[in-house]
Amino acid sequence: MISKKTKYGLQALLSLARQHGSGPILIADLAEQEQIPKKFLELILLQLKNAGILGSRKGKGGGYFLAKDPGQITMGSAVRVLDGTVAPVPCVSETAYQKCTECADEESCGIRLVMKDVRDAVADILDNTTLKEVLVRSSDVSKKAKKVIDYSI
Amino acid sequence: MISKKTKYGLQALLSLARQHGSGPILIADLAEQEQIPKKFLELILLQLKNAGILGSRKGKGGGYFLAKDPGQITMGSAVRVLDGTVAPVPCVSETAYQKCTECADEESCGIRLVMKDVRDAVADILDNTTLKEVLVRSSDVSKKAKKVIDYSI
DNA sequence: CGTATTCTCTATCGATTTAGTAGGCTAAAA
DNA sequence: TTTTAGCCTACTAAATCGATAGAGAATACG
Repeated sequence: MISKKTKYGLQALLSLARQHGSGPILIADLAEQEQIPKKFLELILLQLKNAGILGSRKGKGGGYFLAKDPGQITMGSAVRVLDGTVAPVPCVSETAYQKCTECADEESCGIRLVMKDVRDAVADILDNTTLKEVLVRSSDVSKKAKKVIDYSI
Repeated sequence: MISKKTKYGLQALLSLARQHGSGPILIADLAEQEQIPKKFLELILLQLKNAGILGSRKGKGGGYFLAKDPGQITMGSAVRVLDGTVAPVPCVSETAYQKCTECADEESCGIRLVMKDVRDAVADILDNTTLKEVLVRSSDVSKKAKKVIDYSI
C-alpha cells in the first residue's frame, strides 16, 4: 500500500506535468486544483524538490515546476522519494535495504526470493513509466470514452 | 510494504509446509522454531484457520496443520488474509476495493491505470506461487551453495 | 529601500495502525 | 475430571500517518 502522501505527490506531479511549460505553479493553486490540504502538499513538494524532481522559485511569480521533462521523471523515482521504497520487504529493497533479523540465511530465504520477484516486477513497471506516459495513457482512455459517446449520438 | 504480521504468517506457513504430514504442530513449537512471539503467532494462526488455510485440533496431540496440500496454498491467499489486499491502492483492489475520493473519473485516472498494472503484476506472482514452490526454490539455492563449497574442498 | 509574495523549515498534534501482551473460556484427550 | 492446547476478547505501548501552525528566508517590484 502506498501512503496518501505518495498519492498526493503523484497527483501533484501529474498536474505539474500537464501544465509543464507555463511557468511556476503556486502551492495554493495546486492544492486547490487537486483538492489536497495545502500545508500537507507544501511538505510533499518540498521533499520532491530536495530530491531534485521539482524546482521552485520564491516571491511574486514564483511557485513549483518540474525540474526535468515529464518524459524523464518516472513514477518509481517519485514513489521512492515519498514512500522510501518500492519493495514489499526491507531485505529486498535497493534504496532502503535493511537486513532482516528473523531469517538466518538471506540467500536461501524462501520469502525473500518471492518478495524479490515482486519488487523487481513493481520496479520494472514504475521505473519504466514516466509522467508523460501516464498523461498519454489517461487521455487515451478519455478519448476512447468520448468516441463511444459520439457513436451513440 | 507487507506487515510483520504477514511476514510471521508466511514464515509459519512455510514451516508447517516443511513439516507437512507429521501431524499437528504446537503453537509454542512453531513460535520457538521461527522465533515469533507466541501470543502474536496465536492470533495469526487463528486468522489463517478462519480463512480456511489452516486446520487445528485442541487438547493433547493437538496443534495446527495445513488444511490443504502445500502445492495448493498460494502466497497470495495468505497475504490477502493477513494484510487484507495485495493492491498498492484500494481503488484497484479486487478483495478490498474502495472508491477513491480524490479522482473524479476512476476510468481515466492515470495513477489508477499504473497502479492497476502493479497490482496485476504482484497478484500474478503471489497467486501463482505455492508454499511447495517456495520450499523447492529455497532448497535449490541451498543445494547450489553447498555444491560450491564441495568444489572448493 | 521596504514591503508584499511565496517558498522553507521546525515543531506539534490527534488519529490510526501495528506489534505485542494478558487472561479467561472452550473443546478434546486421557 | 484433570490436563492439554487452541479460542476469543480486551487492552496497551509505540510507531506511523495525515494534517496544521507559525516563524523565517529569499525574491520581485514599486
